[in-house]
Amino acid sequence: MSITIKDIAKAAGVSHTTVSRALRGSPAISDETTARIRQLARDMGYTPSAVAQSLLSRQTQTIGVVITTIADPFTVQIVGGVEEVAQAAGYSVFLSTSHNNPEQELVVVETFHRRRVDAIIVISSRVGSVYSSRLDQIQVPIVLVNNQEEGDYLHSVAVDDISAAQLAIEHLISLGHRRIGYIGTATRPKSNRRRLDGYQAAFRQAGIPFDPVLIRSPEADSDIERGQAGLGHLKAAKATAVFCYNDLTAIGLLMACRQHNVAVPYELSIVGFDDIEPALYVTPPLTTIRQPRTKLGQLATKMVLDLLNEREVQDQILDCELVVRKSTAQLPNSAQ
Amino acid sequence: MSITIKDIAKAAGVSHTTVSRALRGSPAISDETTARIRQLARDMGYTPSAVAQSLLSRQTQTIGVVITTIADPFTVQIVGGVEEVAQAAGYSVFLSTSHNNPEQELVVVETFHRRRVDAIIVISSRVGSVYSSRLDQIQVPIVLVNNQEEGDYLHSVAVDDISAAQLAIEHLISLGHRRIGYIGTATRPKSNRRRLDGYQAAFRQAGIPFDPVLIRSPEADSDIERGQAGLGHLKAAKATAVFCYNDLTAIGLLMACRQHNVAVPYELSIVGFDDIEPALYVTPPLTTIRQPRTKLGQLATKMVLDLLNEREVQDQILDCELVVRKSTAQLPNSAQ
DNA sequence: TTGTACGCGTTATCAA
DNA sequence: TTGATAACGCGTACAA
Repeated sequence: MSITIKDIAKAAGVSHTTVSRALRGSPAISDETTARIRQLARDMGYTPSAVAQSLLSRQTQTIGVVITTIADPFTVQIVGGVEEVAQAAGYSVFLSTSHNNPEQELVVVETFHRRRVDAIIVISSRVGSVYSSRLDQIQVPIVLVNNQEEGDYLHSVAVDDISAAQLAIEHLISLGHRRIGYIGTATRPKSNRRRLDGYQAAFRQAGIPFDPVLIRSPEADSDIERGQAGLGHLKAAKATAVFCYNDLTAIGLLMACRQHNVAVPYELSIVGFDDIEPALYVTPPLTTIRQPRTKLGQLATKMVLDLLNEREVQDQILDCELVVRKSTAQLPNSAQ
Repeated sequence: MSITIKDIAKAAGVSHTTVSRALRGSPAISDETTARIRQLARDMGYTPSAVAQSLLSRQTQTIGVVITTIADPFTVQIVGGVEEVAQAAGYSVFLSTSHNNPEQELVVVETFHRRRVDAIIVISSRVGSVYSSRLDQIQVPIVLVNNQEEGDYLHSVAVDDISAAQLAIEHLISLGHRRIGYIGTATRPKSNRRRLDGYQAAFRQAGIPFDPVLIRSPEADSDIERGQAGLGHLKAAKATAVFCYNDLTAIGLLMACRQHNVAVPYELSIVGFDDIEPALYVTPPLTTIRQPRTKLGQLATKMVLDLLNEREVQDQILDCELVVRKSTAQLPNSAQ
């Protein structure tokens, strides 16, 4: 049972209105009583109730963030960007997990609405456009980061998967590779397809035909296992390089290579995607595409704040960056 | 401006009291009107305001979690455990970062109090006992996870650093090592000291004297760099094995070894601490001490819930587990 | 310069 | 079975 302005009012022998005003520095209150009341508030350990303030102001200064799983270091980094900008703007963030379950994701959003968050940020959602219909009821700005669902939806911040993948493939082509495999995933259909689009675009632009047999999305329980499962097929298909949907997949592939004595990068070049921390620690360090994770979160939050201030916003598409490390090499016997 | 029970009341031609009761399934309301009102609520897209409910009930069904930085994959996993248990119990979690700054940490706690969170969980705090004094004012249960400050403080869940370190050293001793280095850190004084205590206890118990020159806490900006910085001294001191404060330090050491052509584990055995994900991907995979991260979070949250239900709680000390992988080996020329 | 009264959305108490 | 009213803690229009 916290102390309220009424308690202070009683102690000071004034009305609670005066206390409220003194605490907020209203010029209407004399300096003397203001000082006295503030001192009293400190002594009594008063902290204003954001709950009561919210009820009145109809704002909670609160942002809800939905992520699929906390196990994904990639997502977590985005949350870091969100929290940073939100905190600086005086907003607190609710963090909730959907466990990659679309139903649960909607439950979480519902809970956020019940708590009257001022805005919602959804990271790597698989629900996507469903929000459009729900949004008629929930009068809350929703920003999607790296949404995984096709279709138009509200506001979004995302990475340019297509040109990022192109970057990766162009790098491999420039190293002389022609038989370049791709290990994808069925769990994130949109970005998977777009990275594949970039893959194909790079081949087209280089005027090189590509062999569909080199494209695979093995079924497996995790990204790592998908990478491990991909090696056999790709070696049989005589791939000399592989572009992986993400770093975890690439790391799985790398582990399989070590197990089967396939030398990386000499026998097989590998490119990942994301640039998560382990990519740097692995042997050899992984050549990969770096996503601006923190920036994604920051931008999404800025967009949310703009939306709340009724400023114009525009969907954002961010560029990625190729990070060349040691898992890719010139194809032997290929002209420079 | 959301829909309220008054809006529904008007539409239904009843009082808002009736609506409230119907929605909550009060037996006092006839089935007919209950059904009619519920249908109306659905149609109008009504969601109750947790803010208003909180004001009345004096409970927010909310837990505030303070972490030092989101960059630490270790901490984040604990948050996962917290979120899981909290969500299941109908609580939402606020996540906030202190950026390893004690002042900021208190600001965050203050903000949580202002928001009237029902409880607070602080992970790897460096503030620690300061809470005792603040707690007189903040009438909120606070549970500390792996607190980094000496002294008594409220409620806590932590890992048994001493016996965990002993586990690591005993493993190395059993492999024949006698000159075992330790690379520590000054940034987390308490756990660092306790791991060092465990290190020394293991030597004592084995009846082997240890050489203080083997103990080092290099100054560096990050754990990784601390590991890298440690190699020179330890090789000069003729260490045949090294126990590192955490996995990142161990990985840094590993990277330095590769750079200077020190073969791991044949020339140098390395043991880490934490068992973060990259420990598995690194070459060679890291022998390490696994902290029950998710469980730490789960237990802290259960403790919080118990506290809220005025049940007895007891501080928890969890055991760690030795995970033997490939970065440790029998000392050459040592008897089995 | 300070106080009274009302409302934010909800639930609980009491009366009808 | 239903309704009027007060209360939770706070801010503000209006009155004094």
